[in-house]
Amino acid sequence: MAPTFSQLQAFVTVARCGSVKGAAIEIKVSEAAISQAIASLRGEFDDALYFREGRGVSLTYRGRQLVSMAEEILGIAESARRLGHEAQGAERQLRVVTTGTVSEYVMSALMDAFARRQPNLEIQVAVDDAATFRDLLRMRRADVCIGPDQIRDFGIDSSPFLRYELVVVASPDNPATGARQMSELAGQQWLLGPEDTEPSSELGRVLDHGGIGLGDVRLFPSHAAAAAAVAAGSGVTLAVAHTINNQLRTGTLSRVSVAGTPVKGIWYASSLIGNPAPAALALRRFMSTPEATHATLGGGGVPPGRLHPPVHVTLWSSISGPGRAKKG
Amino acid sequence: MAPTFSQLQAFVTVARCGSVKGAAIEIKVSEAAISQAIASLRGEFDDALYFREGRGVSLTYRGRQLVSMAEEILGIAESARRLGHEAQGAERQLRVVTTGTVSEYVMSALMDAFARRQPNLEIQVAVDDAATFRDLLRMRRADVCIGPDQIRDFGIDSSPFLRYELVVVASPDNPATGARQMSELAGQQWLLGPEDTEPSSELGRVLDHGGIGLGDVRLFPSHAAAAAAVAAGSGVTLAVAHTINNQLRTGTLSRVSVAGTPVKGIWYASSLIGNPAPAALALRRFMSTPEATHATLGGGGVPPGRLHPPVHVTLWSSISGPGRAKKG
DNA sequence: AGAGTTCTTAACCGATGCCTTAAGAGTTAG
DNA sequence: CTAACTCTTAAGGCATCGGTTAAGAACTCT
Repeated sequence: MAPTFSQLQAFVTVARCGSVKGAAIEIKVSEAAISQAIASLRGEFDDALYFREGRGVSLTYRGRQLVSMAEEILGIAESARRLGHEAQGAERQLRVVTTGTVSEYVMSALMDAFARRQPNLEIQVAVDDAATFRDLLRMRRADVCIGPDQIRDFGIDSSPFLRYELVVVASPDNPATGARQMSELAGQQWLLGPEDTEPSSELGRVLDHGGIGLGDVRLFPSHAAAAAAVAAGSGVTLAVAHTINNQLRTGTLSRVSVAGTPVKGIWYASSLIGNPAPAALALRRFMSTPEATHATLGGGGVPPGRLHPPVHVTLWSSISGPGRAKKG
Repeated sequence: MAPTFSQLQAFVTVARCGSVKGAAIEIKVSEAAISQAIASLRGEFDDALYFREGRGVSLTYRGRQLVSMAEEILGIAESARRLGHEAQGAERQLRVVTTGTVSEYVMSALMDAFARRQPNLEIQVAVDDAATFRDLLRMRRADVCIGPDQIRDFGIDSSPFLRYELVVVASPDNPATGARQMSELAGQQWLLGPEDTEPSSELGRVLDHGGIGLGDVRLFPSHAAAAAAVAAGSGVTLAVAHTINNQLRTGTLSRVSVAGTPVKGIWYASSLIGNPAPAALALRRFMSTPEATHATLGGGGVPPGRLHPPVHVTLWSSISGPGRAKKG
């Protein structure tokens, strides 16, 4: 009655290979074994999971729904298994989760500098809501989290990594530049990064506090894009100060000296105390060096090759729906 | 060898009830059955999951790790099972895959405009290499792909969506602004977006063709960030022309009129002909309207709420390692 | 210490998972 | 049309899961 891990494995392999035969070869069993495994899965859902097409098979809608869930299940199961035989693999793995803002501004430089010192490390970076960091660490789904909150919790060590300041900026042409109170920005449109309306994000909490309604907000795919749009003349944005020094210097953007700004914040790095991954300790140590700070504030890009910036998705990310579609 | 769903179920029930007996009563089996199930789980992790304490048992640290993973697995499995009995789903789903460049420049505006017309649609956007689009469509893992290549393949319909031009830009201060040949840019550093060194990406193929070595390239988390860094004075970049009109107009950036530029390209939308998702047809139709083009070229951000820009990951994305880590 | 409770282990059994080989059915390609 | 390829079904075997009962070990409480 209950599906089986090996059935799910067979199915995701078929999905990935696009053929039963390919999956059979990869798993090193007969094609019949694969076919049967999926037949019994199909019984569960009393609906076809795929159909023959060309030289292989194609997934049905139902099949695609199932495959992404199956992949998630197998992924968790795999990390659970790794948990057990911690000796192997764990040493060379490092999973870092950050907020979107940290990811955009500091992660590529930081991880490039770190990876240069730890050549054999398999580093993975993901973005999630800061509110989930505590659980991600507890559940061992992340080794290190970097975000705007100090996690005060037994068993978790959370220490300051980098100070940042948020400033309101506008185009020099924008009359709003003269504003001295938030209330004077009432008519302005706020141009923001993707997650800046989340109340747990760095900018989100400031906007909440300042009472910015969501009606006059527009989101851009990155903070850099939002800043560019502001520079083009419309609206205002909240920016991490050190990332826009050049624009301020060249007069592309102007700071709006609103009361209460700059808003100071600190990014904290957090990891488990109990038995942390060795690589987590190494990263935490590295992050406390001036070298790390320097690399991070440098603001430049990183050389290609060993580093793929972490903005690209492995799996589906939900962008619509009634609320925020949570995984699981 | 492999753990089993019912073993996991037994374990989380024990964890919840705090006793083997309680779990046995709840699941309606003998205590021995529970005990054995957990014994074989324990074999997996060769470590104790709980210990006797008082009238029942208490989880060890390892046990707590496992129980949260197990709960997550069972939760997903449960919703997968429900999926099977619900007729809904297929009709309301749309999965779009694009290149990173398309994602950054056109997707949020396009999908926002589209979602506004299709309120009940669950839209998902992901980024992948254009080379995989054909397979993603064939495998039904994507409903629509948008990228720089027309997919000429039986069963796939691929039509032009939007023309774009790539231009070389530099800071007005940069002497390279006067260059008229690629060779004159030899000493310049190229500041690029994350995936622009991939040979299958829009910019990657241009750079390959122009013979730009990878030695003088630096990557940024987004094209907008790279353009901002170029505006700050260092290096040159390739940009999609219409996205930097403002910077050109205000003199933040200058076009470098290198021979062979602007490089013209077309983004194509592709989907299956056979039995496409209904939503895929709707999107393709929408994309052929002037409205879609207008929304896309508008260049503004999108209102918050129904659209979360697709840059954030649900799961791990690999950023390091020998090559590009593909999902397993 | 002893009675009562609770967890574990052992021995056993039926059902099912998972693999094989072999044959058949459905597609593709020449 | 034929040959090659691929997926499915059938039949059979071994291993393991998931359950039982029964006995024993570990702990609590009086």
